[in-house]
Amino acid sequence: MAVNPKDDILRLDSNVPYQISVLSHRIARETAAITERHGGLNISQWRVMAAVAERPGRTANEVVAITPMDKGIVSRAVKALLDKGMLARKASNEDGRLGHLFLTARGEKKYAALAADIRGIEAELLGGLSAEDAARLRRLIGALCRSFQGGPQEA
Amino acid sequence: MAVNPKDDILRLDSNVPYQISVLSHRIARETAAITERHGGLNISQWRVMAAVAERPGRTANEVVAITPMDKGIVSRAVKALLDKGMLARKASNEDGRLGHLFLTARGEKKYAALAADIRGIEAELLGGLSAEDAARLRRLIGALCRSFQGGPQEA
DNA sequence: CGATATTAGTTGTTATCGCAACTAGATGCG
DNA sequence: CGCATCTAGTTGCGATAACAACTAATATCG
Repeated sequence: MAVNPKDDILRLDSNVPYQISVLSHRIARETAAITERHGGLNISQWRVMAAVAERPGRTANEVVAITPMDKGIVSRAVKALLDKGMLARKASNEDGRLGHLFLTARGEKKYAALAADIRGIEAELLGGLSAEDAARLRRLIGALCRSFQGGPQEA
Repeated sequence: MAVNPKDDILRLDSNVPYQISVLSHRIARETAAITERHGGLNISQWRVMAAVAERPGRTANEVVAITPMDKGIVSRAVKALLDKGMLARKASNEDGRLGHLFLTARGEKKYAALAADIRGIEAELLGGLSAEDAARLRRLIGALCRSFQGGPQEA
């Protein structure tokens, strides 16, 4: 009773969640191609770099909190980035469990190059829209991100 | 130079492709929970059922063409659905390679139940928007799906 | 007709994801 | 202190994904 009131067949191509999945899939493929090209990184690794660049000193757990990634995935991505010399970890003085993450000089450079290309995806994605529509989309997508946390409203 | 003209740090939380990935991830988790609850289906299997329900007689290859799924994934999903008795396959008379897919009675029933819950996700997703905004979003997402095919404009 | 190229679909391999078990440091409290 | 609890992060495992190699049926063209 939401979309096709009188039709019991769900049209995939006009179902918004499905359309978002399709877009996300295409975006992920393109993102993966870019990060792969830049030194064999994968998307998880790129996200960790981006999260750390945004706020240096973030811990793995903070990265988990702000991205759609699991603890395990972040842990492995951090390890790979340490190995590649993109990231450095500094144990907290107050709490030995926390590892604050920072981009190395090498990581900074890689990040800058990567970020430019990643921005290109957004430009490409929104390229077909008018400036007004792009602004509208930004507003609406932002609203969805804030309101929809998944999980059937529990409680 | 697209989003933060004077800032070389990319803000993940205002990057539209990233936001779409985040939403997609949440949607996928909720979809998976629903399909899992309905007889242990996974998302691929649900998508195949939906594609077949939409147009009975579709071949595996047609399903591949309209969904973000690989040949291999569709092949395995079809096999699982045949095993579960949700789907029937009828070889084409004209072309022995083609297998036309149909929902069985059991599949139809499962599909109807599933489709209702899946629609619920869209309702939940758009629930926080005004009717006007929901309509705008539909239009804009539809436009993106049509215009953005991923892959750096080749040719 | 017969060789070659295409296409539909299957299967195998490898990488990634999601989850849960686990380790280790920190905290709370008798 | 001593014990239970909590939290950060790691690791192992089963499911899923992407991609490539393969099979089988068809189409093309000499």
